[in-house]
Amino acid sequence: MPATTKKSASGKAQDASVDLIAVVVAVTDQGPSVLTVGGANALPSGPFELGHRSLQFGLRAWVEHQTGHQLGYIEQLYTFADRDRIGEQRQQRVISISYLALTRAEHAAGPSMRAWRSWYDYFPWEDHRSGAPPMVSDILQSRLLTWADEAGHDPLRRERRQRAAIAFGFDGRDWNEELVLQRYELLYEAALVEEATRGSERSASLPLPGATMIADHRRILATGIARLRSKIKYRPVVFELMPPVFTFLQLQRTVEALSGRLVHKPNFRRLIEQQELVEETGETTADTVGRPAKLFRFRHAVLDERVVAGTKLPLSRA
Amino acid sequence: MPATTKKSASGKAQDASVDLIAVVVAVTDQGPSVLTVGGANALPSGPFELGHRSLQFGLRAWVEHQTGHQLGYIEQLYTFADRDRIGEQRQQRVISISYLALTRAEHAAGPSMRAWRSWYDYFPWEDHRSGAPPMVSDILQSRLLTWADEAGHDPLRRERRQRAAIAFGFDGRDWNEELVLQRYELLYEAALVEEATRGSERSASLPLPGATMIADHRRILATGIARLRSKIKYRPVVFELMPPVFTFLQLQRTVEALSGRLVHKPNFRRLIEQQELVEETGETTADTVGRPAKLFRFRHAVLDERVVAGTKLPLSRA
DNA sequence: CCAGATTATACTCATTATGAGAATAATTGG
DNA sequence: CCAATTATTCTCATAATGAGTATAATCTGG
Repeated sequence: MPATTKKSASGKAQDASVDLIAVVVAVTDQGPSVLTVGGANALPSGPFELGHRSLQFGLRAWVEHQTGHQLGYIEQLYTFADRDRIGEQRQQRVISISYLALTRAEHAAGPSMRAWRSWYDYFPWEDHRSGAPPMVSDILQSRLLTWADEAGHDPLRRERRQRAAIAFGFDGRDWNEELVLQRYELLYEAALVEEATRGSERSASLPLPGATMIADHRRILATGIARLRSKIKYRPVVFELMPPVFTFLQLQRTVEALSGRLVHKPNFRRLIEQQELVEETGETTADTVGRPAKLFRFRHAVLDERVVAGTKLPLSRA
Repeated sequence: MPATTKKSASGKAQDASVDLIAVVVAVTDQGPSVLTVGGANALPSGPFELGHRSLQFGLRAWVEHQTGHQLGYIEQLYTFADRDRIGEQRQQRVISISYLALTRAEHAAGPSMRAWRSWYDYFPWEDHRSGAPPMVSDILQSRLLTWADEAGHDPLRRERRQRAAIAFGFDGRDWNEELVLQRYELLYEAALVEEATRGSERSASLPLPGATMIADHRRILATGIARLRSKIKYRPVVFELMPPVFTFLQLQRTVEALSGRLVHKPNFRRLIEQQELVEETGETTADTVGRPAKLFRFRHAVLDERVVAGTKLPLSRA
């Protein structure tokens, strides 16, 4: 066998248990939602087992088992090694492999425990669809400033302030919706989220608004949201979240729900149209009020025809 | 403990061994290079061990141990589970976690075995700096057509042709330098690379030009190249590969080496300048011929100031 | 059946980004 | 000084983007 598998003289090669964790996203009337278990404080997950044909199959099996939900689109997010578990007999590594899954929030006939929760329940500062949420300037800004000042003097203090300003758009900077993870990490570092002080005796400041999760699940969720917010811009993945037939406005609302920002309606239309991502069904909505909207479906064929982009998010000012 | 860690009734939770694999990239006079071991047919790798503080540390340790090379910038690429190994007593899973690392190809005082190899040795069809390589239209196109025709009739045959055309830019389509992995996978599927027929008794067609690697290392390399080609466009990672001080042309050549395409010199300059990614050192080159070029260094400060893009690759024709 | 109200869809316009090429500048080697 | 060579600066046409306005097709209440 090649050099690849040889063991170093000094090291002890140690087997690890492998955990699969899923960020399952759908967009419902409650907004952008994530599939949770255990009283909405955990993501579906479970160990990778011998019976699983592959990582993806293992993940699908666990999600279905725990939530009754079948997954469609899946992509890998990140792999990390937890710190060694303490309190167990043998030192044992745990490798966690996380995935992002996109689906529609229907057919729910499974076990209990599962629930769709808006991801803004966990990250209330991430929803800028009606402008920056008050809590950003009312709470976060001052708390982060305090944290920066704790750094004493200037090399570090300035740096902390700047990081906060970039991440949260302070001092007249633009809000960048993709920095979900950086923002969470900043709040974690500043001990403004509950999980940051969990294991230690470090004093937790008064908790920030926003639901928490077990272990590092909220961090994984942040990773998933960040990935999705980035990905919708260069790959047509939104359609994984749409029903087979939809109006432009519905599509737009979905993009807005995900990105947490509003987009400019005519420009959004132009963008989708000029890429020929959708085609008319011929039908129109028989809704309540206003001019009826044409119905469209995703042109799956584009995926075969060429390398396609998503939507560049033509943004609006508040 | 939460639902996360409970085991299913039926499954056998099975520990796995974890392998770390590195795609270490530098740009030398030989062009874009990858660090190899074992006679240039393997990537540096080794098991994740108890002594390793984290996945990244484990990776660094292995690369240093096998090649004497210290790593700087690292990012995770992908995690996959090998098929169960056959011929071993117990069924054992192997999880491989691959990383992309960027460095400069200097200080090499380490063990033997290591070597920098141009990545175009492994993927000769990927270098389009002097236009499409002859082998693309001379060899690949006809072989891929043959493979498409093997599919018999039309639903599948058409699809194969189209995939090949998109990936390799046949029929007057544009070459997309980011599709490294898709191209490799297509060639693998068509059994045009040696490793595709390794385990089976399936007849290998005459091998394509291009060096091979053990196991799936060439595939991992393709993943790394693809990631890097994509990433230089939206994050200023090229500078990880540059010496502390450099000219615009050197920077340009590096970008070209990585992307496998030529860029338009004045526009490239404009792009870098307007983003203020570099600053003059005040010095100029004392080279041989022509007007001396100003020397620049990367403005590390930009990373703190704002979210920065890379370079959008202002392309040239041929 | 008409006047708002309401939503959908189509245009227009200014500004910026991008791709391409030409022009000018500073060297070296005769 | 001239030709060759590389660096650097400009110009220009075209495309992409952000923003706003105008028109179209409905419904509701009078």
